[in-house]
Amino acid sequence: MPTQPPVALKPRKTPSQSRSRVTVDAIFEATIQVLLSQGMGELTTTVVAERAGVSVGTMYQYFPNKQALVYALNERFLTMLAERVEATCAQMQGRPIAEAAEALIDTYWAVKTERVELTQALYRSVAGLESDALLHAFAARVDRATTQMFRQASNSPLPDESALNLLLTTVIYGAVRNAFERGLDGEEISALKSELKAMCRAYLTSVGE
Amino acid sequence: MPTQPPVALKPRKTPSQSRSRVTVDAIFEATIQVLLSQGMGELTTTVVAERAGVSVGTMYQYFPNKQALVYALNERFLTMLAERVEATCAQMQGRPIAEAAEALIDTYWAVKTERVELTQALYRSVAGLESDALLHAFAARVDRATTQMFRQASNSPLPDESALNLLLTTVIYGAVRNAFERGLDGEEISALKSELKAMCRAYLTSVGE
Amino acid sequence: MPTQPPVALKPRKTPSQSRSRVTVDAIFEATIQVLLSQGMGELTTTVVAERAGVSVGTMYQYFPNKQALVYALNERFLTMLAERVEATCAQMQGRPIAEAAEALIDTYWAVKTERVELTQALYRSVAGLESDALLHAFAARVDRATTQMFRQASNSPLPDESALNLLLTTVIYGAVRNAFERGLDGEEISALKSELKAMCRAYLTSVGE
Amino acid sequence: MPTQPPVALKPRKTPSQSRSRVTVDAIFEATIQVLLSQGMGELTTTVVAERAGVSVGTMYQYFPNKQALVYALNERFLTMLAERVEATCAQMQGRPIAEAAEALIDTYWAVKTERVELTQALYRSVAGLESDALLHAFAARVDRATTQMFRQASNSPLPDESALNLLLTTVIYGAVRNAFERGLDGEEISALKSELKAMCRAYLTSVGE
DNA sequence: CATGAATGAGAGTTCATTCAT
DNA sequence: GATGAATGAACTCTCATTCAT
Repeated sequence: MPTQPPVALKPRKTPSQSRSRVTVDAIFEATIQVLLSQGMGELTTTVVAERAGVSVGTMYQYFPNKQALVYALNERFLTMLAERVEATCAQMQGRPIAEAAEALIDTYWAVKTERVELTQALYRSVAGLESDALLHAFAARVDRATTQMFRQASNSPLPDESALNLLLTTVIYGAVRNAFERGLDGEEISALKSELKAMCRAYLTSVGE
Repeated sequence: MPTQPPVALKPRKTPSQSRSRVTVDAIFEATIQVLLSQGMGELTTTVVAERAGVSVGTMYQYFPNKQALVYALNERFLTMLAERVEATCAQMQGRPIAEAAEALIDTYWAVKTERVELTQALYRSVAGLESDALLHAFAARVDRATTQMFRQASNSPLPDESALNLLLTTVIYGAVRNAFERGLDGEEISALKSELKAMCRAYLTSVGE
Repeated sequence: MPTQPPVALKPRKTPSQSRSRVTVDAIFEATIQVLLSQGMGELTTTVVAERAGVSVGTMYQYFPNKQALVYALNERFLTMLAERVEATCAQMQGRPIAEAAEALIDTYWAVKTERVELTQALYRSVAGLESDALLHAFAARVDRATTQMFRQASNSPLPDESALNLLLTTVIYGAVRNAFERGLDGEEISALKSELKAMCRAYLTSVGE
Repeated sequence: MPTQPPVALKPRKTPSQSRSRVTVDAIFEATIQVLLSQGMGELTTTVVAERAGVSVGTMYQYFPNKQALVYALNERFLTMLAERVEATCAQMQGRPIAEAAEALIDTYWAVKTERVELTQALYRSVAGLESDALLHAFAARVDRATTQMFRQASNSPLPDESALNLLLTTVIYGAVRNAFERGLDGEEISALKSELKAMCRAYLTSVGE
């Protein structure tokens, strides 16, 4: 159970009714738009509400404050990301470990590629938040999935799978993020991706014998 | 030539006189303290000036606006980091490439370790800024140094050194950053560091033969 | 004829049907609860409606606006108070004037004692209202009763009964209110009560000879 | 030492410099004007600042929030009132007790008469505040002065002076307040004043023998 | 040059009231 | 009639920036 953030950061009510769902989605979408076109500095409640076609009051019906909105948006994104990672892990169950690692790289890379600016913007938006709890919870969830994938790989590796998992995920997440933060062109970036895979393979081969 | 940021972000004058130097340093130090103890949200000009023992007016003598202060602080840090990387590169000139990579890891790791919270705080402070220019300039400078180091290594590698440099730096910077963002304990983190080195070594071996 | 308050302050309809009666009572009760536990600042329509177990819309069926609700609550309380004073006056008809005064003190004191916090809260709630009309109407009604009581006392007093009534009521209402506004303990307060009676008696004796 | 109110209610800095003094006075005066002409409901920070000829920001330089402003205004008034009562008490030192009581009535009556609407407005303004501490501190201060005056009267009274003080002050403060809350004309009100004095005299005579 | 009181645009947030369902 | 989501005007408060002293 992650520690509660100091101010309320979760939606006031679960958006279950279809009416609410639409409204909440519109607010999320508006937030993303503003985040992309203007940045965190220009993300004001008024602007978001306007963009979403609702009143500020309505926004506050669903989010107790501005922070909570940004927090929820990040949560939504991280949940999606976690689900995709989990799907990959399920699919790669029992396959050779190098292939598993490569699949993990592909998944992360794909998410980044799909919405480069958005992931960038979200990284920035979360910087001003009390978001450690959220990020740690996400990390824990994803780690659980990948650790299990690596443990149950066909060519079971070293005794300490959790250390292996830590290394691979740290390298993969870090490298992918860093790769996209540089403004590389298509060719460079795809070359980089293959080499990253090669590096993981090389390492796994070296420890696997 | 990096695009100019929309508002002036550089100090109005080079702090050459010793009086100014002291003042500017006090302001930087105060900014760091506030950033560490309160976070970016509480970083107000009044608070910084107070902490630095100067008046707001004086602060504006040296920094045209608040952004410029944060920008300059980051610039100062990145310059220091670049210098240390350059020093490492100079020192590793002509050594085997794997050793060079390890030295790069050690340098980055050392900087992070010395001031974990500060680097974290600076990452956050820069998130709200038009700082792409700064970061790209820094990346270019550091890349120049490392590329040269790798090119002139005793066991000169592949034809495309710049691709090799890209891979190694992306992996190293990304992984180091990611490693410190998780709240790992001393043992985990030092194990991680050796494995990261091992991974680089394994890769270089695999492509070097 | 008291001046009309600027916005409608009376319930839209007399709550004659038993259904309505129950609803209105629930709303009143909820208002009192909120007033006591949270104070006037937290008395919002949403909170009251929730506490009363009805929707805001329903509340607006019975009270055209928030002011009207508070106004009506005060009116209800003042009516009750007036009725008790009138009962006392009827009962004291023809008795010696000093006894009448003492009975008046007892009645006021009793009402205050029964619901100290409520009377206090009501005083506060009425402070932000255009309530002069209400309070004057109440004063006039009560004055009518007491004046008559004093006039028809067995030992009829001075020629100017209305001046006598003014003095006695002013002193009694003022003193009782002031007494309860200080946070006195049981002993002090009951001693104060007897002395207040003694004072009235002394005065009446002095003018009655 | 009175309990601290939950939110800061005292001015941020003592207005000692003459520049500040002027500003603070302008703000107080503006607050009074708004209170008198519009009432507590219309007392907004913007309106007060405008009326005072300063910016909102300046207001917040001297008062941490709106409550604090109203609180300080009441404090200022009560301090003045306390000083006048203390002056009266000093002057009446050693005089017969009935005269002392009459002087107390005169003092209170004078203050009320001088600024009827203001005292009314202040009563209302304080109703929405966490002002118990302030009022109790004021009551204690004034009680100290009057108790001493009664104790050292030439015709020293009953053994329990503090009970006597309680009765007299409760009756006087309560009655005076109540008298002015009714909208009496000049004749009625001066007649009432003499009778109030007469009543105190009668009581003191009755217990003094 | 240094100071820091003054500024005021603009941010986040609340809540009485309405009206489509 | 009852509901409660939606509204948006209005409020309090902040803080980067200026400029008279």
